[in-house]
Amino acid sequence: MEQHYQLLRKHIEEICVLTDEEWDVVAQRFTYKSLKKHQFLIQKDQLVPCEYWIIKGLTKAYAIDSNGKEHILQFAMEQYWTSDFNAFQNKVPATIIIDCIEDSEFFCLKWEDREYLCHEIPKLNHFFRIKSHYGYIALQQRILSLLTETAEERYNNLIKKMPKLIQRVPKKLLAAYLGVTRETLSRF
Amino acid sequence: MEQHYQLLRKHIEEICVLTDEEWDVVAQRFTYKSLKKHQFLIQKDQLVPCEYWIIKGLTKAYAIDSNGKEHILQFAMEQYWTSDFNAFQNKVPATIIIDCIEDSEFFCLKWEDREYLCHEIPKLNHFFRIKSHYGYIALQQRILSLLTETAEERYNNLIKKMPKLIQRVPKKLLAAYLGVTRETLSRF
DNA sequence: ATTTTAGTGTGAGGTAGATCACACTTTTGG
DNA sequence: CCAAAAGTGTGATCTACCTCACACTAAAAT
Repeated sequence: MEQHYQLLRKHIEEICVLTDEEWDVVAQRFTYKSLKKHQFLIQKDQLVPCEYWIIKGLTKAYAIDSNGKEHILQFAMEQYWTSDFNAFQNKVPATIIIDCIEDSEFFCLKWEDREYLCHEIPKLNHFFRIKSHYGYIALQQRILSLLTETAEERYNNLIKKMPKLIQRVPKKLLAAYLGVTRETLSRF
Repeated sequence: MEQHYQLLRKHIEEICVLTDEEWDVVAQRFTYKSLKKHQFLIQKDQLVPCEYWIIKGLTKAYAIDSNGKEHILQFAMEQYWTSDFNAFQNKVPATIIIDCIEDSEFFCLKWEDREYLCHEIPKLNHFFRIKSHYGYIALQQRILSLLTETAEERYNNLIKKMPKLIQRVPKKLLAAYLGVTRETLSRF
């Protein structure tokens, strides 16, 4: 477990270096959680108390449309943050679902604890601001890719950009992320 | 001009209330800029020194694909922030273009000044963190809408969600935002 | 005031990708 | 170890949306 905490510290310190005292305050606020493949991290219509940092494993965040089809918003693996950020931030019931593609372990941070840390440790406020900003930029890129590229181009770019992910995710889920059917993807 | 500053203060104070002293420090860091319709706020391949808060007017942020077609990432009007946030944050040349759909006025905030304010005034750090977070959530919604809805549904939802915007933007630009051709949009 | 230029509507035909159906393989769980 | 479930490939057909073409209107520009 201690080495998991060290990983999280390292992750945060890629953006801002903490003193040992600061780190102690931070580490105290995270709790550990472990789930098996297929178990839910977040279920629809439930409140979302935490955001989650992935120690190990792989999750998908998705919505189900009126025809029962799954559309994937995010794959998250080691060192990624995931949650229904809207539900988490605004304390409303979840509109997206997150479950585990592999057995997974998480560090969980409650909303109150995040706000406490941001308030007490300016560096953490900075950290989350920068993280949010990078997240925003990544989503902009994804929107542009949905607007400008064909499904096949999106698939090829995903392979280039996240080769490790491709190995771990069944193609039918990649299709649900790229916005095509699995049949179409299999013809590329 | 003074009333423009008051608007900006009010905008910031929707998230965190400032003392008069804090506001003085903040206001000093913004500069004023005005552009006519069709003029560029950000041009491709140029460095992006600022992010922009719109006092008055309307802009579009877009990319041009290999076929010369325009794809719109964001419309921004009064009280919105706009920039090529990737270029701005990482000090790399712009990959998107922003120009004015109407005559527009801006408050400009340089990267160094934003970091200065975030560092000196924790409330501003908080403000930008929350803003980024909301931005992230809005883009997630847009991705879901691109993945799950037909073009016609996206159009109808846009009309519901931003009726004021529709009045001010030619339909061919709405089409470029929704990811359809103007011909298809005109048949809905 | 009149000539460009930008915006819009609509027909005809083409295409990327969806849908449905079935066969086959791999993984999972008891 | 075997049955059930999940994942994958491929053919046949269908459709939402694209492309190209042209006509008309509204708004800028000189």
